[in-house]
Amino acid sequence: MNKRRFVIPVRQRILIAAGDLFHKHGIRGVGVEAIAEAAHTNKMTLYRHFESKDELIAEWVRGIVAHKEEEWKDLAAKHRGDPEGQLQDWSRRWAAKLRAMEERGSPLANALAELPDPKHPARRVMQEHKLREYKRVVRLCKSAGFRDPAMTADLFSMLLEGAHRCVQSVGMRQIGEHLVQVVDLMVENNRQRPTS
Amino acid sequence: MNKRRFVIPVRQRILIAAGDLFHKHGIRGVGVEAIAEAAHTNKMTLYRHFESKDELIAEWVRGIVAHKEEEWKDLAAKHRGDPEGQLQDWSRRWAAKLRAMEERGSPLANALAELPDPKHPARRVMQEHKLREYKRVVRLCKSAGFRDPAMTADLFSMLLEGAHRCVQSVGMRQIGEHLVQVVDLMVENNRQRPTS
DNA sequence: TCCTCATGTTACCGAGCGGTAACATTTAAG
DNA sequence: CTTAAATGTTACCGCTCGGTAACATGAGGA
Repeated sequence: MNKRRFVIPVRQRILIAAGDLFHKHGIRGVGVEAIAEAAHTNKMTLYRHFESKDELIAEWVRGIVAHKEEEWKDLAAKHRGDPEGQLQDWSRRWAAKLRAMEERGSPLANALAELPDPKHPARRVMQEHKLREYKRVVRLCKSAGFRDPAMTADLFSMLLEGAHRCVQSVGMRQIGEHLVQVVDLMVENNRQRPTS
Repeated sequence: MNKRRFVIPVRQRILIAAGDLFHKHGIRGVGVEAIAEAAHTNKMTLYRHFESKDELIAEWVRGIVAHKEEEWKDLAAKHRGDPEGQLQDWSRRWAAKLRAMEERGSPLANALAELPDPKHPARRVMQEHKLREYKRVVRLCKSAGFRDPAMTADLFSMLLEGAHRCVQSVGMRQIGEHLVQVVDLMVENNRQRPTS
């Protein structure tokens, strides 16, 4: 059916190329023609797989979100019944990824900044994902038995989201290590009894 | 010299209108024509005051940065010789501004996402400002006598930057209050002696 | 009054954008 | 080999964009 000159099917190649260019030059800074070229195909084929550029963007975002949520499941499977362990491992994984964010930050954060229209198809996807993620953290904090789980969850969220931005604006330095340290401290202090 | 039909001079009107539209619709989502119109003038006059759209963007960013740094000076004057007080007051001011960030986030963060070109005139301005701000926090943490001031400073930075993003993606909730609480806790725990 | 200078007005340019039509080519399955 | 479907190719459309030229208008200072 397909040309078999490429191992990866067209649709996927387009998504990969689009993601790459979106992240490098910004969503609005990349034209569909450039995407098609980078995917070793052409504009027409692109529009046979995606009904518009906005839909392509949305599909790209869906991919990122799906990947992230899969990682959450991995985390849950690896530390079953150990919410503290999940949070700690989570911080370590993020810290490891920080270097890649140094240049252009988080794709999702950038997409949110570049798509001001609340009715954009990609917005719903991101909004819902962030909410799920937040609720997940709240649930973890609750089942870990933290006092004031609402605050602890907010703290976790702020730390994680903030880490990207700090890395992007003032460079790596030791932010990764400090992030891990702080999360470990939080878990430690909350595991025992109230310190404050 | 000028037409006196407007109280505010043209150049300033343009900057205000541009900032408003940039923040609402994104930098790349706004054309110079729309800016001129919103400023009750026209494209030609805009280009007599700013040599290009990129320079207008840079000038807008300079304004934001200048305003922020002035606020830092206010803070220093208000809590002279009291670095903890500065940090605490800082968190309170940010918390108060969070609601305004709920819809579109921080203008500077968005600008960073929308201007991938490292050579863009506005990038230097932001980069240098973020670095100054970071060093300022480090200095405050040191003069407050915090143990491990490098880590504490990173923690402050992550919290503040992260607060914007959390508010934007999952809504206000109590993030403002939680931010203030955490900063107060940090100051309290560090003021006395090591708790962990 | 006249002169100057900032501003307004209109029209235009070249380039790039997202998106489509029509047709040619390749590929794999029967 | 034939056929149907996916892909490639080219040319095009309408629109918007950043930016400029030329000229008109207006207001204040001398």
